[in-house]
Amino acid sequence: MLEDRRLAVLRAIVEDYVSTREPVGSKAIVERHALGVSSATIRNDMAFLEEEGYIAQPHTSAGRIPTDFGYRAFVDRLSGVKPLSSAERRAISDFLAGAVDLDDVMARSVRLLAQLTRQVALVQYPSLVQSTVLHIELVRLSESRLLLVLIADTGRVEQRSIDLPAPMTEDEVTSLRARLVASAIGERCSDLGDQLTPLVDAATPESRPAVAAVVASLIEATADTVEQRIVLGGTANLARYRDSFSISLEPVLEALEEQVVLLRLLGEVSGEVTVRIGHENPVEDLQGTSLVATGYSRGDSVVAGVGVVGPTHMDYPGTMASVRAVAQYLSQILDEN
Amino acid sequence: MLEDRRLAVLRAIVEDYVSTREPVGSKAIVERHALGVSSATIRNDMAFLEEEGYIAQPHTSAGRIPTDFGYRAFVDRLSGVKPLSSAERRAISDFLAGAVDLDDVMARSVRLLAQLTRQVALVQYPSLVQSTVLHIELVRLSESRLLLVLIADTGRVEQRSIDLPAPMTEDEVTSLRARLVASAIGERCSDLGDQLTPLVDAATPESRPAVAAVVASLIEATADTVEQRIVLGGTANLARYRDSFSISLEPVLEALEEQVVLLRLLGEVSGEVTVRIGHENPVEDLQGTSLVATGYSRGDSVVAGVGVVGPTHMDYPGTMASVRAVAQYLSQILDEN
DNA sequence: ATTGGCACTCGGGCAAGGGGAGTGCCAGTG
DNA sequence: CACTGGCACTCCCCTTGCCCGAGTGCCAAT
Repeated sequence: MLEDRRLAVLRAIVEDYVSTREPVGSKAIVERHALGVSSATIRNDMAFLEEEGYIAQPHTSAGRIPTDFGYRAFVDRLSGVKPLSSAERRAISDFLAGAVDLDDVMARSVRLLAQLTRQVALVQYPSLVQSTVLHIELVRLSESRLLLVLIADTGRVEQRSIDLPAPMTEDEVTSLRARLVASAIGERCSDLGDQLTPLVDAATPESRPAVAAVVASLIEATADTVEQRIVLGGTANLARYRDSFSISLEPVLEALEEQVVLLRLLGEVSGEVTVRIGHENPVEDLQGTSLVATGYSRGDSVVAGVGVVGPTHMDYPGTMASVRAVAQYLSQILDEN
Repeated sequence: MLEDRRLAVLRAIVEDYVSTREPVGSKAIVERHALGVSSATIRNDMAFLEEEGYIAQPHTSAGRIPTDFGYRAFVDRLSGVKPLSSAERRAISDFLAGAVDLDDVMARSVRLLAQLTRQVALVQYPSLVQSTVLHIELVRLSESRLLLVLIADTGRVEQRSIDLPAPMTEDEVTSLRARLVASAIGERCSDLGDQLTPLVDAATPESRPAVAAVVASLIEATADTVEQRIVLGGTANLARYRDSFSISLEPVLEALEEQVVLLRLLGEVSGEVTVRIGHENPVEDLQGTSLVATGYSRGDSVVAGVGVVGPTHMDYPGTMASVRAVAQYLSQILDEN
């Protein structure tokens, strides 16, 4: 009974603080939540919660606000994932249904997620490493320049232009294309290196440098350092939380513009919804924010991440629900192709 | 002499206000600029300039700040385009040289421009309408699904997946591809409609629906309503100007997230550097900001725009120089391909 | 264990006051 | 006639002081 009530107090503080953004006092809790005890009792519980590090006081005569640790307890022990309304579900599927290509799917998703959560949304393109090759095309731009186009089963299209060490004729290009297609189609992009090196070895001495250049370019395009792409949207929502971030939002915006940083954020997603609260965050400039992220998949393997960055005092259950729903729809769309 | 000095005073006010962001008083002008007259004379000139609408007083006992009209006069009559240092020029070419494909060029440009100007940068993808077709590829995803890939000479690659009305065999796809390639390569994307309708008419009755679907998709992909893409970067720089915008920066950020808005901004660029100051701006939410934009070209035709959005009290000469320089390098890169 | 009561603390809002920056005007000067 | 120095005036803004109230911690009582 005792432990239960203290948790209930913590929940009340988190919920009230999230909705009002003002420190929560003992009296306010008694008024807004039917706990059946007096404010004095709440005060005792609050003193305990503060001692344990769940909540803190901005200054002596103010109410309490949750600490990162308090939010963590809330997320782990007090909140489920709020189910979405059917209207929301329909909005999601309607919104994503009209997409014409992968770029469009990504752009729409990020926009949708930003709208649903009113926060900054991140969506990662399906990882090439997790994709298989659907098609490879070589286009001859000039005597000694080729355009290489790689199409993956996840819908990603990568292109590279290649300066050849020596001119190639149209026939040579056609022949090389056929060999590439034969060796690569259906293979995992991450296996391309192994699959294609035999081609270089088998090439005639004259054509070998050119083949090597093309294969190198192909491998470079699928190298996991380069191939990651993340789109973000809804940065305008940050401005609404201007004073929520301890300092200013400039470093936050800056961090969010760094692809590398975003990759670190979404790097280790799984099928579950992950929450990183405040200082739990690996990126220093984002330690005043929380991240809610999960992965979406094609077939059985997680191919990329999707998530949301917002103030630590966000509506975790609602945000988690939106993120999960968008990820599910993304998986569905990917599987349809 | 008289008119000259008044212009000099205006210039002094603009320059000082841009660098200090504080209202400029008559005394400050005498101290910082060698105009050879006393502060009383400056005051008379300022009264005149205020009457004519070039400058304004935030409140009675403050210095003056330039109005939009004043900035306009400054840009038109008082400032050239500041030449870039050779270090800056080298930085630009180094930065853009490493790009591996068009996406990369766009991403690097926007980042570069944001860094150079410390403002929000916009870069538009080369317009398909202004491009010619370099290659068309059809990939058979399944019996009744095709992936259409269009490669333009500007480096743009567009993709669409197509649900066929009836299954097609691999041979049929190959044949259709050949016909498309024959009719479309080298043509302007904007002419694709005219070029390809004969193909539909010439098709056998059985294959006609499929051919029509493919052609329609191709035309849709090059329709100028859809085909425009703009990337933006450096939004973090907005936060630095937080209090520069009359109200808050939320509406500004929101406006910048709207592709449609950005298109209106960059819609009518030419080879010249264009400046829109404050209320001259067509977009209401951006009337507290200025836009500095220009076009870049492939060959002789302007294919897209590039620009910068910032506070009205920006360093116009410097910004104009950076925008122009980036546009020049973009043109150069495009011509090399 | 819970409660009502009470003294205490401290932040924020409001008013008053002074300093200072900047102006407009005017009479005086080369 | 254009320019200058001087002067009175205005008004922003910073500082100071004050009060109010919300919220707390503690304690004695149940």
